[in-house]
Amino acid sequence: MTTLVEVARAAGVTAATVSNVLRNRGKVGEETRRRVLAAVESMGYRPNLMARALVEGKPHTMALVVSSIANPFYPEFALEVERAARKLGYFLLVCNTNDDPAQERAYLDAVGGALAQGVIVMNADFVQLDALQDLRRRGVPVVLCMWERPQEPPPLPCVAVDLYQAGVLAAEHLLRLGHKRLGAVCGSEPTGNHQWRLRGFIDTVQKAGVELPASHLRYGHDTIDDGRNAAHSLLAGVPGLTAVFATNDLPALGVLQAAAELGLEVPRDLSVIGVTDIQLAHQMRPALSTVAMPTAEAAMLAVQMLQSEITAKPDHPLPISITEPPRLVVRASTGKPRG
Amino acid sequence: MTTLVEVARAAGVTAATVSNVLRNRGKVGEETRRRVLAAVESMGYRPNLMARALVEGKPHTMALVVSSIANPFYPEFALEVERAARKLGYFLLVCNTNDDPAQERAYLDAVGGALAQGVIVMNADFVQLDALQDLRRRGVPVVLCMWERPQEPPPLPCVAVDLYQAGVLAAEHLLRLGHKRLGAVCGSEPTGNHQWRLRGFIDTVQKAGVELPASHLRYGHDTIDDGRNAAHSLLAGVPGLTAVFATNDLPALGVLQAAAELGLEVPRDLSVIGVTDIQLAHQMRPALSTVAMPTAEAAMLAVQMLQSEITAKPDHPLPISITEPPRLVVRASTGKPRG
DNA sequence: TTGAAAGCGCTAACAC
DNA sequence: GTGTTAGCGCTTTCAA
Repeated sequence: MTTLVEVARAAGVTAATVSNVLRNRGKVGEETRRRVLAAVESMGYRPNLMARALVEGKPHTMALVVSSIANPFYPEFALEVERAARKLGYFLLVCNTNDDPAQERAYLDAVGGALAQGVIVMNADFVQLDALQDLRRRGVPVVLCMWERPQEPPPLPCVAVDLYQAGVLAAEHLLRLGHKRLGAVCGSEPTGNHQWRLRGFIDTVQKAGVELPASHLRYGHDTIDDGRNAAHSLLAGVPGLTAVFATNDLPALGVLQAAAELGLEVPRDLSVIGVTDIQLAHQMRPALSTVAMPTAEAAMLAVQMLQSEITAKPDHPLPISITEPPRLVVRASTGKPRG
Repeated sequence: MTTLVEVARAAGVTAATVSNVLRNRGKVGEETRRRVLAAVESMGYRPNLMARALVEGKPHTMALVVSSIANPFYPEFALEVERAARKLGYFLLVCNTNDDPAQERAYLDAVGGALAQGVIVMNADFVQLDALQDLRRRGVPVVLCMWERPQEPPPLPCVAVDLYQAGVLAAEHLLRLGHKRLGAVCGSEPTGNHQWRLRGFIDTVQKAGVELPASHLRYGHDTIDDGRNAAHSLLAGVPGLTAVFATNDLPALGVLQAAAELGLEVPRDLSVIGVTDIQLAHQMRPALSTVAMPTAEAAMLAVQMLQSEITAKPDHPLPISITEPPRLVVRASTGKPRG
């Protein structure tokens, strides 16, 4: 590997000068500058980022901790974070914990061990807020991203999306279309991650005077399969259902499949709406109506917040950024009820 | 940030001793050891991985360069690489180039600049072998993964999967079921990445005496949408088609959708088979028959190969690993032709 | 405008 | 067993 000193020697100067040339510090003679650049070029020199990080006291690296990439939303979000990080000059270390707390612990230690300058953690069902607070107390910048309830923030810097609103928007859309027999499929436990989306939906529906008893609700995991099973159970248990809200796109796609298996035509016999707007949502047929998350914005805010955390003084107040509200995207899976 | 020296001071020893304790180098008195550990614990010390990397001459980091994560296969593969890397004690830096050569260049420079010890590059349509060879010449370990044609290896260390075989297996499966009117949808240009899969299919079909003129072939991108469009064109242009091979799962899902839109029942009216076995393949309905890639194995081999490249002497012969052959996975989208 | 020197946090020889 | 020393590749005062 070519080092700075070797380049310097080749150019007949000293390491400091080469460094100055490379960082455009000015104060370098034009002639010297040319010689140095030539040497750099011909030797294929690349600065050792680790060494630079060491002396500067910071690696230009952020870490993103995701719990699983089984759900296609995570990679899509990771992509956005990567983009945002690059824009600010950071590299992104992606840490997949596979829903394994030990793995997460190991990653956080490593990151706390200065592999990255800070860490963005995807809010997921099982996030261990305690471990993250510890980390933060030890001086490692941490940002929690995609917190779903801005009104009740976590004890960490966070980027929040008001997903209660997502439930509200979905409900309003279905009610506006004239649906009165509604069901919902929740992609988490009742007290889990998706609870707010569901509450927004329930509150809005009930406020409109439409009944939505517990028997119209199903809970499961955030997967296509669970969505399909829930839909089968729902359609069997609640006669006359005309619309289903799923707290995420994956289960919504499962509902679509269940409908197809039962010979129901969407949206004529059943309207279906999800949340997130993953890529699949518009690629499937019928294309899925959904409430889109401001993914790119959340990613950008998270990266920016992490950057401020990195430079912030200790004991500054806990920051929180709130994204634009989610947005209704009407596609082909929702329509007026029959009759 | 707590450093080694601070810990040493607190424990009343010197940095070397702390280091010895932490690395379990033995030769440390039990009593001292205890004191050191206590200090480490109470001060929340974490070794600075950058410093360690610098002195050891290697970061425990590998980079994975992927061109895009629009295609769900990439994240799934990235996950496997991450797992394999972790198993060998490496962290994984994920570099998404967004199909942008400049971005790729920037990443490769950074990685060549010792952010990572080496780089695994996903074989994609547009991989720039030249740039990679340059990098390798500069001494950066590079492994190309998922090369599709072991018989014609690239000028780089690589992990190859014989995807010609994938085409063969798909063809044999369809022929065995009795199909005689076949079509194919290729997820790349005729000379693109998927050409071998298609050739395997064509060769096998023709060897069996079944005709497969160019009019039964469609080319496009590796997306659901292109698969759907190709299928519409194919089904309109070739009457009596009973089975379609898609060179990837995504276009295969598109074919499934086209069939549904045309009121065709799968597999009664049309059999569909893809390649890869992404997660969606078994989550969709009908579940997709496909030829599964040995993803986890390829990931492991790539990581292992990169590790040997890292420790290999210069000018060693170009290594190539070949995975197990792809495997036929029969699900619900293929069956006997009607009549 | 350029060079010399110190030091980032850590490890590895070697000496004590 | 433990400490001393040197140095990884780089940046950054400070002198020349």
